[in-house]
Amino acid sequence: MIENTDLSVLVEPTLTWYEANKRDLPWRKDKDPYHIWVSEVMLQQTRVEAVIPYYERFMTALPTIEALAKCQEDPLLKLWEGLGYYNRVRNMQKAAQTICAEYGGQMPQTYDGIVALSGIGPYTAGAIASIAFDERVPAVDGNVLRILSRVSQDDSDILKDATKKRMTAQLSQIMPKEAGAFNQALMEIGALVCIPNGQPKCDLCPWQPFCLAYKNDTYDRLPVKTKAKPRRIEEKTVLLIQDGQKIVLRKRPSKGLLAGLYELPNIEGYLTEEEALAFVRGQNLAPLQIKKLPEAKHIFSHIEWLMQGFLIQVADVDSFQQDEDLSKGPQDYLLVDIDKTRKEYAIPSAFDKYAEFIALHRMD
DNA sequence: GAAGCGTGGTG
DNA sequence: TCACCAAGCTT
Repeated sequence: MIENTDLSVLVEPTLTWYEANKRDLPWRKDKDPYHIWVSEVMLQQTRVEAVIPYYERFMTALPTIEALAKCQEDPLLKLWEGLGYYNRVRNMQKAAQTICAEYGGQMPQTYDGIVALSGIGPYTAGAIASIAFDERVPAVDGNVLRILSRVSQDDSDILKDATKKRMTAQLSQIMPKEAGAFNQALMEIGALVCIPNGQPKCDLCPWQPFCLAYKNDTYDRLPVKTKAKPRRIEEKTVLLIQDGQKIVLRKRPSKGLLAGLYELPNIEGYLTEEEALAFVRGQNLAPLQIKKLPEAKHIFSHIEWLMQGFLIQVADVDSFQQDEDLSKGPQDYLLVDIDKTRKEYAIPSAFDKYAEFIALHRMD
């Protein structure tokens, strides 16, 4: 690790480079703290290109903090469907409700006030405070950690809190009055020049004269990150239970993986056809026909689902709805019109392979 | 400090 | 095909 690297020489070249090279992104049209906030939360662990259409749609549907605070959970999750890390949007709504209750609907204007809100940590608070209010605080994300570790050839593990704290402290000392532009410039250099995958574009980099990783050709070993531990594997059997008009969905629990989203009923393990039929009969339904569906795999950050599926036609799926035991059970089942399923319910992409079959195998 | 929490792109 | 990666936060 390199001590006392003087970063102050980087400030002017960085700001100059940013003014000439910054991208024209939807959330850079103004400095409305709500706009900055929503974009920053969406961008957590998520690529810019993926975020753009979600951001546009979200702002159209929920143009103000108050609208976000008052939105029902299902439509809120639908707006977030496919972005992942769904607690982000739940926490954001909680924070919006706090802002309405305690700050008159206006985002608090200091780092300390902002970081106290639900779902907002050191990075996001720094980004909002600096970009919207020009408070002189750093916003240290993965881009910033990468470019700092390279420019100073620092092999500290950037995932460790101690490393983040040290780099945050270094940046605090050189933070110019244009804090918002400077923080965004650091991230923009990381996103466009000092890229994480592949060859960094050192010829375009405003830091090249100062960069130790460039000088010593060590960029490909930096930054240092601890390896993720291997994913656990889970085997599942997914069931498409439907008659001509409706299909059985299930609302996931309010905590844990994919909390609050809707899914196709699924059971741990690989069931035989007989076991799958027994499961369906156990739900007071009369199966008429069963067909094996293709296997599928879905990779989460920490789990891998290996799935097999069955399409099961049942007689009069409405009898299912009338069974009171089902509503008392641990699982929250519901019947959904086939044509509305994917349009109105937030269903995780893990089920995409099977959701494709929902409309294709009607018996009418 | 470590684990839990999604998804899609990339070499 | 697969490991790695992307503007992290919460518990």
